[in-house]
Amino acid sequence: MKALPTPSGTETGAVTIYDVAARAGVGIATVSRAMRGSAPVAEATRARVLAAVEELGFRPSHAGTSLAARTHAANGIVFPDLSGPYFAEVLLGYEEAASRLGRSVLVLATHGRPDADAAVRDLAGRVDGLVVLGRTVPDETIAALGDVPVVVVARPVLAGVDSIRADNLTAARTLGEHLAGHGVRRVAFLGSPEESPDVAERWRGVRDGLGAHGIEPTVTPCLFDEDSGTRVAAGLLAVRHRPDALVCANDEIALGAIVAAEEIGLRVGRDVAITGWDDVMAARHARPALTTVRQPMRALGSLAAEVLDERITGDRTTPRHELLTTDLVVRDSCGLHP
Amino acid sequence: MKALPTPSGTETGAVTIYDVAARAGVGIATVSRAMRGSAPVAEATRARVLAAVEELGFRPSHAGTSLAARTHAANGIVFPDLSGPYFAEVLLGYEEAASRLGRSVLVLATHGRPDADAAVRDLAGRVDGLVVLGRTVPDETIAALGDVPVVVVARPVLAGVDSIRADNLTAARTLGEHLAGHGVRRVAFLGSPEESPDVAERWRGVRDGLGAHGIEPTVTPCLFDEDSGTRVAAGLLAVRHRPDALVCANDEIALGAIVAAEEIGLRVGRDVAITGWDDVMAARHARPALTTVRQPMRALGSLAAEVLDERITGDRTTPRHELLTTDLVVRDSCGLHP
DNA sequence: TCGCCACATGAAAGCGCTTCCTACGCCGTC
DNA sequence: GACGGCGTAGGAAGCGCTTTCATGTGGCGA
Repeated sequence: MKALPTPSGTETGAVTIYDVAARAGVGIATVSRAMRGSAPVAEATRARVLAAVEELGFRPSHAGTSLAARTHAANGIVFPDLSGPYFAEVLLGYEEAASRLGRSVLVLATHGRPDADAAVRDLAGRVDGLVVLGRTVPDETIAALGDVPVVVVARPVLAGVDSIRADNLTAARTLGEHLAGHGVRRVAFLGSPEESPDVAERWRGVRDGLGAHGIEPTVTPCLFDEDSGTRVAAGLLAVRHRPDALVCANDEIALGAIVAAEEIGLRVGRDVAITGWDDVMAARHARPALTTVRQPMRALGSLAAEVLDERITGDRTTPRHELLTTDLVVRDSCGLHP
Repeated sequence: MKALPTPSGTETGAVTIYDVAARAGVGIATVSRAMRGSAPVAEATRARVLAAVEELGFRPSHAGTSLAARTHAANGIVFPDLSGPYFAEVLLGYEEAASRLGRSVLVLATHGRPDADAAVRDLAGRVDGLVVLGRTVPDETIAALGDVPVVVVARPVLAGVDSIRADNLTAARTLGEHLAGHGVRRVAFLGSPEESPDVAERWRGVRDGLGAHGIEPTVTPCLFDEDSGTRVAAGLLAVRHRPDALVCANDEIALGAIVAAEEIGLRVGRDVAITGWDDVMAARHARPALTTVRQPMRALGSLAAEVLDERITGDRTTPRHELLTTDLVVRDSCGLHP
């Protein structure tokens, strides 16, 4: 609104490449070349052009550029949801890496909205490539994106599509065996495996790990938030032969479960073991501190950006599949240490 | 890579408005009108066009559209950083509201990078409006954005620019008075007021509230993460006449401070009061639970998107300044309740 | 001294869309 | 029966940029 924007003074709209060309006394092609370095320009001319750019405060219009150059210099990322530390961290890593690679980031949270499909397709139309997390849209939608490079994160491998995942299976097995070592007998898994491929893997791993010790866990569906954790755990713990271990699909559920256990007078880590997944900040501050599994969330995001970039630049044409390691973090909520 | 993308089969690139026009046997102008409803089109023609659109899987190119219509259908949001629950929640609210309003969201984290200025200007060139959080870029940068609508969040009011803030001052005063009621005498504020306008307000409010009871707090600079909180608090608590209350600029610092206090055998809530700000998840799970101030983070984000939209659509031309209320959440870390 | 070549540059053709302006039917009316 | 008006649709001109193609200039070798 102030007079600041256009040093030239009178202009209303933005300054275009024509203004710069006129000012520098050259053609628009030369301005373009001087700025992008796409072809040689005499040193004196380049200096003149850059001076004009500076004086006029010229910023090339992105719409014009992407139309002509058929590129967007932007990446997309699709989340099922944006709440919780997990997604924030992944986004953080992604944004950091993408902007280091000179790309803007467009975020989209499908959040269970019915038109998620259309939203993703729309997004695909304004980026050079995109990352899709977990169960946001069906495989068909991804396949139908056509020639826009896609990297899936925390989702099963899809033919021809790059993927990046954390190794849920191994850590889950280790967790199951660790719990068996604590002498638990009746184990309940809280979470909905069918809601997320990641959770399905965790469930499978835990079952394997416990199964090796003759323990057969049960699964109880549960939304991935604290309140649901409290509610579901309360129901589970209220019965006569209650479980002596609650393996939760994420930390939020586990933290909620701890509340439920304490409410009915159970000592977490003694009367009942409770474990989470993700190692969010609250996990280590809770008392008893939560036994959980740490996954490299930020690395998941930054690696996704890098893998995607290879596709966009065409540096690589064969699919790449990465499996990042996770760590079991043993604290007090799973039982007293020997 | 598969044959899925273009039902027409042979096409390599994307299908354009010309393809649709040819298929429907109309001109491109009619296709545009039929799709956007910008002018009346005979019902039969419209049906024919829409059928062609459907069959060809036509998606208008965003670059073409924004170039011709001089609009981007996208909003930007600039964060100083993306870590921590605060920003994630704000983004969540923003994305939700923006996409409800039919706009994509571009995120940018300046993260102390030296070219933040250029990055913000670049961002401004690809959106219809943007939100700037806290101390990411100087006022001049915002002013120089010219005619791109801007809404600042958690930042002092700027002439002619819409703003949305949480009421730090009132809650901070209340917090100061509450602590005074607990009988504290030596109060240290942990955080760097000069780093963030929000924090400066919190510091001012706390000082006011305590000052009313004859207590003069001191301020100790501190980065806004747990480790810094632990380190700074450890230093503060190690001296002979240690503070009996640590007022922390955010929950991360406070949680870190609790660790430091417990490490040297102090009982938080008895020997030393510790308070935070934000009410993150870990605050209520920590033991003792953290006394803190809850701010409507998600509302901050969604309101920003709405206020921005009013500017973009031109529904409003006078600045709007919103101050959202915050709540003191008293738990155990600030002292035993009478 | 003449001719050729490399280099630097400008003109112009799009990129895919929106929209103004014009043209064409068809209807109702005098 | 001819004319004006309205509803509908097409042509074409941009939007701001990149890039191809053609042109002009100077320098060099012969």
